[in-house]
Amino acid sequence: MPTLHASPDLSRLARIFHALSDETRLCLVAMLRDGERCVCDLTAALDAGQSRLSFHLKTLKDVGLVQDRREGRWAYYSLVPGAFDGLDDAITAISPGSAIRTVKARCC
Amino acid sequence: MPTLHASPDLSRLARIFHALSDETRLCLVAMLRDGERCVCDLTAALDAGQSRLSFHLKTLKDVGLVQDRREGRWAYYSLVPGAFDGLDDAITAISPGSAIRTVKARCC
DNA sequence: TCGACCCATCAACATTTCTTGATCAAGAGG
DNA sequence: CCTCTTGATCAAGAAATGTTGATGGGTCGA
Repeated sequence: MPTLHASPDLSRLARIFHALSDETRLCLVAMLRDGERCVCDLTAALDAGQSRLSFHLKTLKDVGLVQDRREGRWAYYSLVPGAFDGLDDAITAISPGSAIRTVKARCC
Repeated sequence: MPTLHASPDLSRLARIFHALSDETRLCLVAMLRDGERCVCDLTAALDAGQSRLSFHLKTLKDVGLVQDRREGRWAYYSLVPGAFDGLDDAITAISPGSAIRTVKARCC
């Protein structure tokens, strides 16, 4: 079982969760789940300003959840395949595991 | 396999991720994983102002990740047992699943 | 070469979130 | 009662985040 402190860093984990803490970005991730998309597709689908999506895509990219690929004048974004696996483990690590201790700690 | 749109709401998911997007709050969750703790324990362990922790605990409580129990003048906090399960599913739902479509969408 | 197009980046502003110190309510005990 | 303790809440300020419109760079077709 993965332990919390074996994870790279609480700070890194926090930054990943932050990237997922916005509804627009979750929509983006949801769309990208169907495969690679160019920015213009995403802006059309979400009816959002181009500059706004660019900002959110950068946020997702900065924490390594999505990647981009330039082709001509288009930029195609896609999910980074392994990126969510570690996240899954992290969730497991912070969940009240099956080996939950029912210790009622004495206070103060 | 859970689907993204079957999940309660993207907005709710975003709020849960937001609750986990802070290092202090992740520390709290990590500590609570060992069992129930009173606030004074947590403030001592994290060396944080009482008002600050109260704020972060409320943030976690508001999205249903932790719960509190009053006993005399103490407040004991603990993780909500099932709260992380749905989160696990949500991650799975937004991950590039095993059935990933390698569709290269035509652009624009 | 020119203009249209896609997209990143920037500056300015609005909004949200976090921190700090003060105050307040309630329980415990003298 | 009175006082001390725990912890929630509030107000004010600081900091981070998101939004919008403008600008600029690279690519493509005419």
